[in-house]
Formats: sequence, structure tokens, C-alpha cells
Amino acid sequence: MSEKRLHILEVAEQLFYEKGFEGTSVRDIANTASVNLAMISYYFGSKEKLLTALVEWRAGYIQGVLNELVTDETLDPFEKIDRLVNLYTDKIFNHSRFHCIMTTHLPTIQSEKIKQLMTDIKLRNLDNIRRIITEGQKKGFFRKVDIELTVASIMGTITHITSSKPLYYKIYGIERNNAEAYNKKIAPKLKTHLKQLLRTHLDIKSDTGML
Amino acid sequence: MSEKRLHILEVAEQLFYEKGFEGTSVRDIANTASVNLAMISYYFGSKEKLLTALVEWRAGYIQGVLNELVTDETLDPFEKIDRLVNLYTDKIFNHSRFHCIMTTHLPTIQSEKIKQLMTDIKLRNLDNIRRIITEGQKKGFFRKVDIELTVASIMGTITHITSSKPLYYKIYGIERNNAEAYNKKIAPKLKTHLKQLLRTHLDIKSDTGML
DNA sequence: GTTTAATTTAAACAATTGTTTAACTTTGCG
DNA sequence: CGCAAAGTTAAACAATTGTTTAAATTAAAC
Repeated sequence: MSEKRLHILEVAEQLFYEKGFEGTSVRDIANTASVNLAMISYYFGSKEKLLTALVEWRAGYIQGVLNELVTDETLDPFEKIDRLVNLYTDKIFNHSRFHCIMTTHLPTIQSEKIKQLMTDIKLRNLDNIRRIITEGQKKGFFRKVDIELTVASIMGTITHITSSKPLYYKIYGIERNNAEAYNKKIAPKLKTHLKQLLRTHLDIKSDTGML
Repeated sequence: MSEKRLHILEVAEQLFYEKGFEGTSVRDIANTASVNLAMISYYFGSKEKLLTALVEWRAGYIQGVLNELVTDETLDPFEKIDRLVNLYTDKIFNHSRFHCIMTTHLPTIQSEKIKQLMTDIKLRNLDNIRRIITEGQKKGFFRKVDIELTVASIMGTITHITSSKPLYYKIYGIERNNAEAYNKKIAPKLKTHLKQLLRTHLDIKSDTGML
């Protein structure tokens, strides 16, 4: 991938994050990236295909690491859950702009291709987590839970935290737009919370027979 | 509020939900609502003020019911949590369009006024739930948990479910855009999952000393 | 060095955007 | 009725949108 093409993708990511897909003009991207307007059509074909390229570029990232974790036979199920929490929290916090585009901007785009692309990515992620949980159940560590909704709680919690930044800036008294201070303060808390939430949720010893 | 004004708000809600704020033109709203283009400026002043009016109209809704629940002295803390889950799930499923606008479209809007409005609404909600949890802690039912993150898990899970409809359509084999079948199938599952998740999370008896 | 392909440019394209204007009709009140 | 306020309309406004064109420049290959 040419360096210029990559630079356009990075600039587009920043702008889509700040102003949304519809709210960002192609001229805006071209000016910020210091390239001629026509270069974007030249490289990507259209604004929408630029977005698709961005998603494909970033989304492949987590798949490899997640796959390794799933197939690792040296870790017990609870450890895998803990690492899963670390993996997702770090990934989402480190690429928070892209994650924000995925969760809040992409769903607003009408294109069927984009919707299909997103669904595929989510399905692959869900499947990997499902394998970790069912493995834990087979080994007798985890009890019977609704796996899809458990995944929804993991992803939903992290997403809620990253997409409600202005709220948590206020709550935790962090100065505005200081993303680094935010991550440093929230990420460890979030990891602890999720690990503890999932431990009591999954542990067969805390089964109350409600389900 | 005049009937026509209300009708414009309902139409705008539908369109903002489908295509986002930037993706919806004022002409689009006017045509769909069968009113003249200029009527929207006449009634609301601008497109952005129309959005503000929509948020203020819908957001006040849950506050009253939530307040009642918090101050109800006949319910024990676990019952309050269960009712809270029912309340939010029903509210979000019944007004899923508005909720989707709140969570996925509003954050993309640059306006400081809109951002402030959203933060205020969320703070009020957070505060009510905080009161329920601290009450349960004082009475010795709940253990020490991170309240902000617990709220994030509740809201995040529900939001994740409502905003990933296409994914769950596929998983549960529901025909596309059959929102009613979706709600009927998912809402009870979601309530059970959240109640069970929160019970083991909050119950002082399942304290593992991790926090 | 010549030629072919890839890259880059400014300009123009038609379409759509949010908002305003000024003229018109309807409504409500004395 | 008479008249002022509220409601409604079509038309025009300037600005911006995504994309295309055709000419100019650079790079690569022979």
C-alpha cells in the first residue's frame, strides 16, 4: 500500500471520528492530507470505497491475536477470559477513534456493503469468544450462561465507556480532551470491573439456578 | 405543542434514526411530513434546534418513573435492581429509534449545546442508579463495586443489543426488519441475563475479594 | 532518448444543502 | 365586517457536495 494512500486513510479516520462520515467532505480529507481533491477518487474510487478500505485495513488487526488466544492450550478458561478482557480493552482504547467509527458512525451509513462488512467482522469475533466460553463449560469451570448476551455485556461495557467520554471526563474530573489521562485512569478500572463481573457471572460455584 | 409540530418531530425522529442527522435533509423531513419546507424554520428556527426539541421532548420521559422507583421504600434492593432492568429494557426497546439516535447519531454532532444536553441527561440517570446501589450497600445486601462501571455494563449491554440488530437477526434467524419479532425474542432473554449478571455481581455473598 | 504508463493538477460538472424572502391565505378577535 | 396575527407557500439564495474531465507533470521501461 502506497505511503500516500495510507496517509489519506489515517487522515480520513481522524476526520470521520471527529465529524462523522456524512459530516466529512472529500475536500476536507484532501486538504487535511495535503493532496489534490481528485487523488481520492483516483486511489479509492469514491468516498464510500475509501471508508470500506479504512475498515478492511483496521479490522483485520485483532483477528490474529484473538485466534492465538483461543487455541492456546496452556491457559485455563478463567485466564483466557482475563486475557480476553485485556486484549479488547487495550485494542479499543489504543484505536479508540476507529472503534468509535465502527460503533457510532458506521451504523448510520445506508450502504448494504458496509453493513455486511460490519456484520461479518462481529460474527467472527463472537465466534471466537463463544469457543472460549464453551471450552470453559466443557471443562466444568463455567456454568450455563447466554453466550451471545455475555459477549454483548463485554463489548457493550467497553463501548459505553469509550463513547461516553464527555460524561466520564466530568465524573472523574479529567480536563477536557486529555485522552491520555482518561485512558490511564479508566483502562485499569475497566479491566478489573469486567474481570470481576465475568468471574462471578461464569463461575459455576456462584450458580443460583436462576437461568 | 401544536399537532403539526409534533408530527414533524415524529417524522424527524424516524428519518434521523434511518439516515442520521447529517444524512437527513430538511427537505426530506418536510416532504415526508407533508409540510412546506419553510415550516421547519418557522416552527423550530433551524435543523439543529429541531433536533434539540426532539431530545427534550423524548428524554424527560423516563425521569419520573425512575424517581418513583428510587424513593420506593417497600422494595428491597434486589427487587429494585430487577425493576430497573425491566424499566430500561422496556423503555429502550419501545423507543428504540430515539435511543439509537441518542447513542449513535447524537455523539457525531459537533454542537456544544447538544453535547451538554446529553451529558446532563446521562448524569441524572447515573445519579438515580447510584442511589439504588448505595442504598443496597448500606443495608448490607450489596458489596463494594465500581458503580459508574456497573451502570456502564447495564446501559452498554442494552445499547449493544439494540444497535447490533442486523447481527442478532442473523444469529437468531429472524427475518430482516421484523422489529417486533426481534423485541419479543430478545427482550425477555436480555432481562434474565442482566438480572442474573447483576445479582452475582452485587450480592455480598459472592464476594471473592478481588476488588 | 523516446515512449508508455502512472501520477497530479486546476477547473468544471450537476445536484443538493440549510436558510431566507416576500407574497399569499387562513384564523381569531373586537 | 375589518384587521392584525398566525400560518403557509413557491421561489430564490449562496454555499457546498461528490465526482469527472482533460491537460500537465513525473516515473519507468525499453
